[in-house]
Amino acid sequence: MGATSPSGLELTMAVPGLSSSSGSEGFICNSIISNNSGGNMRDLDMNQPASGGEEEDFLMGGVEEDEEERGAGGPRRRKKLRLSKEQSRLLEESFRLNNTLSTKQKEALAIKLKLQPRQVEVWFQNRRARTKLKHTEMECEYLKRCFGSLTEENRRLQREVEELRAMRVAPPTVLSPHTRQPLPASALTMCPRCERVTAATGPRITRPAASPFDPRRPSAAF
DNA sequence: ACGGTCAACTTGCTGG
DNA sequence: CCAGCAAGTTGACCGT
Repeated sequence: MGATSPSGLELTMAVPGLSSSSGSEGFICNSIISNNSGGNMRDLDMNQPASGGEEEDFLMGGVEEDEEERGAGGPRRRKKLRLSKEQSRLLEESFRLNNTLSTKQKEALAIKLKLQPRQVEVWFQNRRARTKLKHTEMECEYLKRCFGSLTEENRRLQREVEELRAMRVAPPTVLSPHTRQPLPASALTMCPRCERVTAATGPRITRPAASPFDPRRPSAAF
């Protein structure tokens, strides 16, 4: 794992692609921070080749401390990579165009971003997961609001039922708008909104609007 | 100190 | 069998 890539990448981050599925062999240099002035990761873009001759110095230091931090045969701590603004921007851009990548696209993007294809793959996997989570949270909020308004509606209707029960009145007589004669009970229907008896020719029962997150909802509605 | 974020990892499943 | 994915987890880093 001491080999240097053209970009110096392998020395500054884990390369899971080379670690096989065992996972425990993919961790490498941990010590960039301690070798970097101030020890602040934010100051260092781990994926950009350092300008001038600085790159080699900082890479060499990393290898040494890696030995130190990795206990005797124990698990190695991985260093968290922070993608640069530009890398994030390009990843987001390609995600917007396509939220999955073919092998070719992945490799091309990796070269463009000076990352390992595995890192691009992981980024897309995590990005899809974040998108789904966000979507789920939005749906949860929507359903909560639905629940709130339906609860309120239910309370209101129950109050109305109680009021009507208290009044103990006979069902109202509804006249036909055409003949002005009383309609038979079978011709009557209940208005779902106000629960007042109307003629069957009255307003139709309307269903609540579909959730904007309902997968059955036509996509054109978006 | 602690919680949030997110890159990287493991595990299990599926399609080719 | 293998590659690719989703889901879940881990752990480094950061802001408060």
